[in-house]
Amino acid sequence: MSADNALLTKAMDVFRQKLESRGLRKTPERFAILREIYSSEGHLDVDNLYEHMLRNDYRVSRATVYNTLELLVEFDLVKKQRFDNNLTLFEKSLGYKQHDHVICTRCGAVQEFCDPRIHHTKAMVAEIFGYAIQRHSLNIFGLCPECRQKEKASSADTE
Amino acid sequence: MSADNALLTKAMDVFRQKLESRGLRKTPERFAILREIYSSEGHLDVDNLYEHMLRNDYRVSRATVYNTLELLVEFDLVKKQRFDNNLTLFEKSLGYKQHDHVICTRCGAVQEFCDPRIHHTKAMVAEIFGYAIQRHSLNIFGLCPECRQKEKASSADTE
DNA sequence: ATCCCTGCAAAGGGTTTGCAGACGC
DNA sequence: GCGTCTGCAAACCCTTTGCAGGGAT
Repeated sequence: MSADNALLTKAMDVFRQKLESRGLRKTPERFAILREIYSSEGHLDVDNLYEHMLRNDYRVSRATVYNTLELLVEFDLVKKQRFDNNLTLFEKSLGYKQHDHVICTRCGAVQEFCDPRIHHTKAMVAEIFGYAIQRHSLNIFGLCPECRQKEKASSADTE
Repeated sequence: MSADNALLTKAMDVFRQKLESRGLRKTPERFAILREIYSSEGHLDVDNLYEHMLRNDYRVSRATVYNTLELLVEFDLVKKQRFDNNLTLFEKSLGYKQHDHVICTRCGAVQEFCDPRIHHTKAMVAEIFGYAIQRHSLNIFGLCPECRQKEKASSADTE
């Protein structure tokens, strides 16, 4: 927990700096949203975030949530992820090394992994197409171990 | 063009078979939508598709377009792609080898590339997490050569 | 005191749904 | 003829926008 608090503190410092350098206001709502994200594990959608805040500590409007998230993504404090399910998810990104996602198409579970090979692919693309690469998004879809079991069980039922 | 027609013919055969095996109806609308997709190059969104069909040959409702696309994706005749820009795109997939996408974040251009390394990554994930991998989606974002030039030019302007 | 930011509620855009009539089987 | 599919329009959901009041600077 203390490590997380340190991370949150650092994130707040960065946020403060970036806001200042852009001449934007340091409002309590903005920091409350940052805190909420850095106190959560894993991925949040806008609704989760909004509800958590309602329950826990702060009342903000959805408009402000959207507005702030946009800033946080721009400042590289939060990553925006769009999987397949029409859902947009956010996760804290400060201090986290780059990673990609494995998603279970049955239960929606999300896990993270890291494969350095992707860098070679990006370098290759940069070379071949002359792109200035900015970032990538790699998602692998499949059935998690638990859901594989369930699939097996239910297909056995129908036989 | 004749190669494309052959592809379309094959796609229609597959579609016919799959529909039959599932006890679904072979309606003219469904085949018209398949034809439209296989007659287009690159990526289409639902609106493009709908407008093309209006102009070219067939009047279908949007509901039917959505309904049919869902089937086509399920039957592996069409691939659904979701990049970052809130847009869902579709492309024909029969006879096309697996490929991924490079997207220009400035002009929206999309190019395709193929890197076998991704298979190793998928195998690794399957092994480590015990997933039964179904598919993946890899998108690389950056500036295309033309937009790199323009960026340079416009930043020179402001100096 | 300024004017940027927030909250609210309404608008927007893409997708889904419910129902009646049409048509593949 | 039966039961599914289509078309239409309304409903939906998430996100954005416009405006007036409030708070950071």
